[in-house]
Amino acid sequence: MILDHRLPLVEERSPVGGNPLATKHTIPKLAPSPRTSQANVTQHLRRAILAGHLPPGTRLVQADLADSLQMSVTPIREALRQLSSEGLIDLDAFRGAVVHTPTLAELEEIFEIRAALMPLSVRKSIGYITSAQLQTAEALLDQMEAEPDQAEWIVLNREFHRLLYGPMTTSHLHNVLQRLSDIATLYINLSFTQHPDQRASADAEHRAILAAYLTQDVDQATHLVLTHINSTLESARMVLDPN
Amino acid sequence: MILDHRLPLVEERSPVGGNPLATKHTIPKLAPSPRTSQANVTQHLRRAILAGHLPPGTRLVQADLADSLQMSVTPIREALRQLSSEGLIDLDAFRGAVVHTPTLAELEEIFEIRAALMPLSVRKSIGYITSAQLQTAEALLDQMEAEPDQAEWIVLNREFHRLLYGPMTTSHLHNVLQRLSDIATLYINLSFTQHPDQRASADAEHRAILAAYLTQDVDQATHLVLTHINSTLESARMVLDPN
DNA sequence: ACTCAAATCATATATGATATATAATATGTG
DNA sequence: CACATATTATATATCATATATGATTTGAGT
Repeated sequence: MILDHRLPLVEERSPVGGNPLATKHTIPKLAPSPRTSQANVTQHLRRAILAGHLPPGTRLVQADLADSLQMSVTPIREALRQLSSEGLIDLDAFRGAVVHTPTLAELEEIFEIRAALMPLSVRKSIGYITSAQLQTAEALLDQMEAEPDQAEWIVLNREFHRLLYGPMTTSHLHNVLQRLSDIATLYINLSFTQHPDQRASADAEHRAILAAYLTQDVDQATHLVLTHINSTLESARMVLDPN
Repeated sequence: MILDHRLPLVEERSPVGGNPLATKHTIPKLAPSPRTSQANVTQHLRRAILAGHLPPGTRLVQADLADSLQMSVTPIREALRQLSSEGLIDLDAFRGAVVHTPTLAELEEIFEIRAALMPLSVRKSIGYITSAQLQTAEALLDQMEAEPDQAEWIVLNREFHRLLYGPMTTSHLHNVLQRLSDIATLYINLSFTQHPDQRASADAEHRAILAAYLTQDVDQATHLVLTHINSTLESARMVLDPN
């Protein structure tokens, strides 16, 4: 059995529990929860992979997944296709799916791309983020610092960064950055396990970034985000290429 | 019937006919042609969409596709999932697939991202491109200028730009740029149909870019690529928002 | 007889086809 | 507007086929 977790696959709407201030005046975001099995499996597997429950190299056998998730292989296959397109798994014809193992060269390229896009991202988001979103982000940081479980921390971390992408839920820039960040996350688990102190530095960097967003200081925010990214890459280098 | 084209879906290995110089001393690249129906359909549909044979808004009905392509819906569905992930089609649950129609705002964002990544791309590719590849690229330009069919020109254009991405066949940077470029191509067809003179300017810009690559002038190449991208966006603005 | 490579075979798994059922959406009709 | 109908996607189940992988056997050369 690959996954211990039982159904339901459909999870809570908002990983943060929602912002009370926001929900007072707006409709509660209208169920972003997937309505198809395929979407459920995709989300479920993506989270399991990012959280480290399915570490790189894990084989994902269609029949086994269908068995543990109590459904037919059809939605499983389509979920795997989707995750493959996101770069989280490697899908070889007639050989099956394996959770992707990023190489150091790959990580370096990903961080180069992210670094090139970050100034754009900060510039396009910092002026449009609502104070409600920033409050949610701050609550997330509180939650993260108190979170004992590393897997859960990673989920919250993803949500924090997603918030900083701004109010545009659908944006190619956001999409690209999210995907690249997700692939990098494949490795973060390993890194954090070997160097637990990294989490504390990340927490501190998040605070600083949030502060820059609050004052809408684009240059400062950009600079902090870049160093944040860079420190992650540096720790990756230390683990993967300890010379 | 959606597609006039009959099988075989499996197409020629190299769209350019290969480089005789390269094949003399190396193994002929070992069949990159897809071996599964799903991969065949994906490639087939992607080309049909990019070439403009399936213009934006076209509905892609699974049963019809299965019928015209002489296969079951299973590989069709997975191909659609893949293309949806690439942003070429919109896939709504229980509603089906439609060839994506990019908005002007979307195109502007895509070109912003491409512009941000182009310096990186040029820098990482210009020093590593082989002279054989550049010769192939030049042959492509000859072919493009002589090509009467716009759809075919677009295929060749894609191949030309792919060549300039360098020898790294698998690279996240290349992948991201290719995807964004493909989405933009959805619109290029329309633009070219309304303003046929654009093709000539594009041809000229391609020549200049290639020249800069030949002399390995990074700054010049970057500058030319950016203006090339920008002229495409400008024409998009003229067609979509003719004020 | 021994070693190593090639061929063979069995198994696991993905891929593809088909049939059927259900659910959601779109469309037409009253 | 309500309702029935048609269309289509989604999901399940079952099966046949194709491919990859590993174990086993075979066989040639030493």
